[in-house]
Amino acid sequence: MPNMSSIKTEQSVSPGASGSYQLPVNMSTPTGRHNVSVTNIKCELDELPTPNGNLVPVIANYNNHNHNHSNHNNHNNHNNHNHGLRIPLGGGGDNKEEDESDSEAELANIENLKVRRRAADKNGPRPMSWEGELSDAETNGQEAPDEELMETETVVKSESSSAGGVVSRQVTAMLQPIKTELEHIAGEMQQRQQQQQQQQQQQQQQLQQQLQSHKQQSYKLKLAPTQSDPINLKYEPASTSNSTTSLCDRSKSSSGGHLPLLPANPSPDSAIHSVYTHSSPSQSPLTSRHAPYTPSLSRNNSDASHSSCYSYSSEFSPTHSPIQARHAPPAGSAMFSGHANGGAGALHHHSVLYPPLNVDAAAAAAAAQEAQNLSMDGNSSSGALDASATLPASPAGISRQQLINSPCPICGDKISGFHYGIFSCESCKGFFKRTVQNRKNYVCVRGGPCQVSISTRKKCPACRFEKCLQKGMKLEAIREDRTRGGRSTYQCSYTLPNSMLSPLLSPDQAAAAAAAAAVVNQQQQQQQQQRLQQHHHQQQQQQQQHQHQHQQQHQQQQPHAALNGFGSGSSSLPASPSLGASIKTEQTESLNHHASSRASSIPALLQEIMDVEHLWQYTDAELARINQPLSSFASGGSSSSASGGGSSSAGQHTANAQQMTNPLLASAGLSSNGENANPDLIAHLCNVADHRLYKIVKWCKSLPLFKNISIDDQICLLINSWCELLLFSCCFRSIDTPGEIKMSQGRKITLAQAKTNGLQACIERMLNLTDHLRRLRVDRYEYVAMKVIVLLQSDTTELHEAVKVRECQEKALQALQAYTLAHYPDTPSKFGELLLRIPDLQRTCQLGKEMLTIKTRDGADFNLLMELLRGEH
DNA sequence: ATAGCCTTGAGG
DNA sequence: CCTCAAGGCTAT
Repeated sequence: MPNMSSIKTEQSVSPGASGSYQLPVNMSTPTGRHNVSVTNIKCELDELPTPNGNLVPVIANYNNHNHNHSNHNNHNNHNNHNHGLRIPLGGGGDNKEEDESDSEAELANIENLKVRRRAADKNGPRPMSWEGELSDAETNGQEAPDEELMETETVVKSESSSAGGVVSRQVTAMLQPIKTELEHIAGEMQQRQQQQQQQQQQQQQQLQQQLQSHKQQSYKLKLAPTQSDPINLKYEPASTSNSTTSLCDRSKSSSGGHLPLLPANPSPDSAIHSVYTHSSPSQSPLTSRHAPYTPSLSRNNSDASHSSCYSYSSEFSPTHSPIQARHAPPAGSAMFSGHANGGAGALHHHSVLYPPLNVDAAAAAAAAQEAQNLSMDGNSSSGALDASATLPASPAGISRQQLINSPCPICGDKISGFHYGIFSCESCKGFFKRTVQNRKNYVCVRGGPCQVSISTRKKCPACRFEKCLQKGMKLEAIREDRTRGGRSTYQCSYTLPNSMLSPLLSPDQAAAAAAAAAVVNQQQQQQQQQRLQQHHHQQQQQQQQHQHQHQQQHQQQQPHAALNGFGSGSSSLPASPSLGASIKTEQTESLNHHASSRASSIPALLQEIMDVEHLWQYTDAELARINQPLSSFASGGSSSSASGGGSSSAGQHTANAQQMTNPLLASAGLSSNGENANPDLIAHLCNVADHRLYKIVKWCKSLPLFKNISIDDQICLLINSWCELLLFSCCFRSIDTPGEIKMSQGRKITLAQAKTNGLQACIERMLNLTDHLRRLRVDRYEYVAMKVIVLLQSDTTELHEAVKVRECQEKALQALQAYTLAHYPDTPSKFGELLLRIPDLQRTCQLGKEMLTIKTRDGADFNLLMELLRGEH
């Protein structure tokens, strides 16, 4: 239905049905513009509303995965130690690629972690947390990396499977191996070990605490805060107040239970800062909102501002369904885009964790964002808000007051505050709200961009709305459930006036910013186009549906609420995520059915899972940050660069090569390294370790199905499956490289190489599993679904609510089945075949653990394990 | 429909 | 208790 005109109806299309929200406003139509002046009609535009070049959505996505681009906007947060994040400008990319790059970074990080761990041990207990645990394992991994993984997992698994211990015990068990390794490695440090034990205990406690309340995290580690609330940290130099988002926290506070994983959004101020910083204000929008959980999905708990994040772009947000609907993007690129942008949480920590970037870089990044955000030519808005909040790194500290005093980027009226992602006036705020809530589809009579000013803003709502979007207003900021008060979490973009920006940057910085902005803009445009297309597609579907109804109902008009998304969407959102997912799925399927678009029939639950997939991966920015510190600290700066995301391409390093390049690794002696390690480096490593674990936990917590599972059970499930998850991700990542297993980005291991490490059997199984995945042509949706299914394996007696877990797993199974049947009707057995790989996976893990354990005893190097650990998790 | 003002409520 | 962003109310 190229013809939008036909579609246009006052009854705007309701996005809700499909789960994706329709943009209320102008859609671009291939056909061309239709100049129909009707309110509630769509305004068609030839082009998608592309964000202003100036508009840079500063989003707090950490997860942006696509950071393939080297543009990083790094930012420095001096105060917090948070260091600027790079803003991944890249658009969605292949996850695989991303993963790989991430992996490298991870590797580097891991290495660093090890060192740091050692050092930490010597120096004293380090903060414990889940991440810490993992990190420990990882850390150890270096020296006995493999061993760590293996042992840990083995222990854990066996226990869990045997129902041997409580979760805490399991955790302890996991830690224990690590301890052993450490001892082995740094035999001299018994004290350290003791400390570690204590730490482990503490970690357990912390883990629990984290799960229960993120705030507690802040004290754990200096890093901790970062993790939890990377964004906040960035924004708030003080860092003390970080709201760490522990997995559970937020959920509780907010609506009851969602998973909290998302970091709190920075306050607007923060957001602004973030801009400078590069981190985007918004939290991980996806997470939060998509997240599956929240009963009141619509409501974002964190402020946009809080959400800080690194942004990438707003693309993200828009992509998502507006109204906080979680659905994601359409298949294909859309899903990836999510990853790319995405993000949420993944990066957060990094900012804190990583040392500050170059000021220039940070400035450039900020500039880029700003540039994007620039909305009004001279005015604008956004910027740094509070002086207090101002990031140290921020080139200029534009005060919030200053921003508020500037004109509304949309109409030029007085800015009343930060609304829906940008600083705008009250009228535009209200206009945007009405338009979205009432699902208005305005159509520009002129068919072109009309001027929007105080005096003319009432004349063309279509163009006004379009401008709202262009300037960065986020559809997702509108609450589906219309909940009042509280904080929202969505990715925000702040607009910064060019005028304000330019003075802050040096010519070089400005140039860099411009380049970055160009990239971002391009990406944004692409994303926006995707969004619009998606929107358009939805509208078409809706239209069809609508017509269908008409036929059946005799001209009966669609109920406003029912068909027009908003109401229906919100109403359809069930308190329970799963329920919501199912409903959405039905809707989607229904739409698809009408539209006969099988391709778009992705179960809502599956899409939600996909939406949080980015949490698994490290973004280039993250990696870069992680590495960056190392380079600075380590004598061998090359190592960092090598491992850096940018260098990922170089990948293919062998473990040995890595050691060669990475001084940290090369220096095997924990004692030596640890002893001499720079305190900062150590801290950095600790942070990395924490970060890694945090990521995993975050991912789990962000999973739609995980929400209703008790914390204890969540922990139990994590402990039971993390090895499988890691291995599986490695195998999936290796689909394109027959005969090789990509342990991490760029690092591959062949069977022959594995023999030297004594891991031949394990690698062989992994290769076998990979071959199966390749044969089955497992796609990304199936992959993520399988991970969830593996995670939710309830074959442990330690689960308190095994039934519930089982039910959740069934939902995931159903989603996977529905997906495979819909997308691969020619191979109805695919679903079953996929599930048959799980036992293989489990056996492989078991074997791997055993081998690593043996290896460790033999004193073999654990690089392989490290690689595994580094993997995308 | 608009837009100014009020209420709400999470987070600090 | 304060901030502030989101929704609600209502005169225009």
